Amino acid sequence: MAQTVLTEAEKDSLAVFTPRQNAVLETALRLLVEGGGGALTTARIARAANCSKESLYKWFGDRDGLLAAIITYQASKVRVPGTGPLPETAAAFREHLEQFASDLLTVLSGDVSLALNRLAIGQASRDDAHLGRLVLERGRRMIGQRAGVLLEAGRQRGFIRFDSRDAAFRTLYGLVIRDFHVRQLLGDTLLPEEADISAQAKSAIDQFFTLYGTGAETP
Amino acid sequence: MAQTVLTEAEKDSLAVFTPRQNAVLETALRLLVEGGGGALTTARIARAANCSKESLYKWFGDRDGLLAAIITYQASKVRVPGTGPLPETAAAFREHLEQFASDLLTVLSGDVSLALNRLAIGQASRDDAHLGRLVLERGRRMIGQRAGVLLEAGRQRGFIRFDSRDAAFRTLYGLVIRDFHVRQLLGDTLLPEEADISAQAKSAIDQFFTLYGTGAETP
DNA sequence: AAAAAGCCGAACCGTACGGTACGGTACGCA
DNA sequence: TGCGTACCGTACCGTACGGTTCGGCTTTTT
Repeated sequence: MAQTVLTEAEKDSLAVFTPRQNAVLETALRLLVEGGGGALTTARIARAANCSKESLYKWFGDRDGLLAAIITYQASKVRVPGTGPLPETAAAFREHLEQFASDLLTVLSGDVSLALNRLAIGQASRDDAHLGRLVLERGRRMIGQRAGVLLEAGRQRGFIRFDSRDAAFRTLYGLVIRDFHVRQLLGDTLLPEEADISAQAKSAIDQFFTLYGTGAETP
Repeated sequence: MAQTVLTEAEKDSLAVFTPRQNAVLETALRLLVEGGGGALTTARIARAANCSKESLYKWFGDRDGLLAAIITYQASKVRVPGTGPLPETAAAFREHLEQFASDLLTVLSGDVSLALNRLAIGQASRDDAHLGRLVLERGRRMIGQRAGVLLEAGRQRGFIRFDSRDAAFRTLYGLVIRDFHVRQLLGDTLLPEEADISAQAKSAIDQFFTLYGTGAETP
């Protein structure tokens, strides 16, 4: 048997479930988005995915295992975008930050993200918040990773200045997201101005540079 | 029958439910905090509150009405603190803002707030997000009201400058809360530095003044 | 005092869910 | 050809929940 070398990301995205199981999880995800957490019963999943409940329990153990598998599957689908060449100019760095903010707003307001977060939050009081920790771990990894690399690159090139990268990231997150996420989780409808994600991103990055800029970023 | 004059706030806080109903709702709130949304069944509430299910349905209609009543009851308990005399000096204004930020962090990380938000978010996909809108309306009113008065006072006295009071408030909210709220909703444990609420509040207000200050607030 | 109303505790009903068991079928393999 | 394995579809079971009904007790009203 040939031993192939896989990165961790590839192991995560390919080797966790069989294709058939992935198809079932995809169907479950669609059910979740369409009907909310209440629609995610084992019988409905089995019917919609053309599989048997027996197989569900054989593959995923119990309902909690199935929910965890759904989260893991969704995380394996999302690739971190735009981690390509790091910006070398101030303008490019600002552009990267705006793109990051825009991507973050887009992802968090997506149907799938909202449905999964609602599911995990709704069950956070049971199970020692098992699903919640899973969402945080899987969702935060790519966000924090990409933001960390970006912020560090900006600092080393003198575009921004900060003491704690973690604190700088949390400020960036707050400026970008504000109460956007929680309000959408609660089902609120957005203001017209909030629907313009790129404008929101640009405004937030402007404020971020006011707080953390060195002056080298405004020509 | 003597006609007494009540303010809207007094009507909200006193005249909505009878004392007996308030006691039942208080018990339901305790059950919710202790056991999460799943523990909030009609049978359990009736048993814990020493009342009958028949009374629950007579008073609140159905389960959704009961949940809505719990949210309304909790909102009626929370009084807006510190809306007393408006600050006349820059130092007092900064102090007021820090107190507001500290109160906001304290309230949002409280057991009751987290439990109610989890409940509303978990059901946001059903009922046209009825509970979610109720939480937003009842919870946002006092926060936005207090912050709006404070920001407007600061602007009129020249301590801060902004075009849109709404945008300024959302920025303030983002700087103070960051991902604090969502992470706690998901069951995350806070970092040691995040547990120091007053330090978090002070740091956030410093950043807020950097963005919106006029220079008149730093002597 | 009698009637009415409000309420409690418990029993009850229909439904829906999580989880299991069973018969039947397609496929890989010796 | 026969056997094992994996799977599907369905039926089934126990439980729990939302909601209703009923008998009996207490308080209020007339």
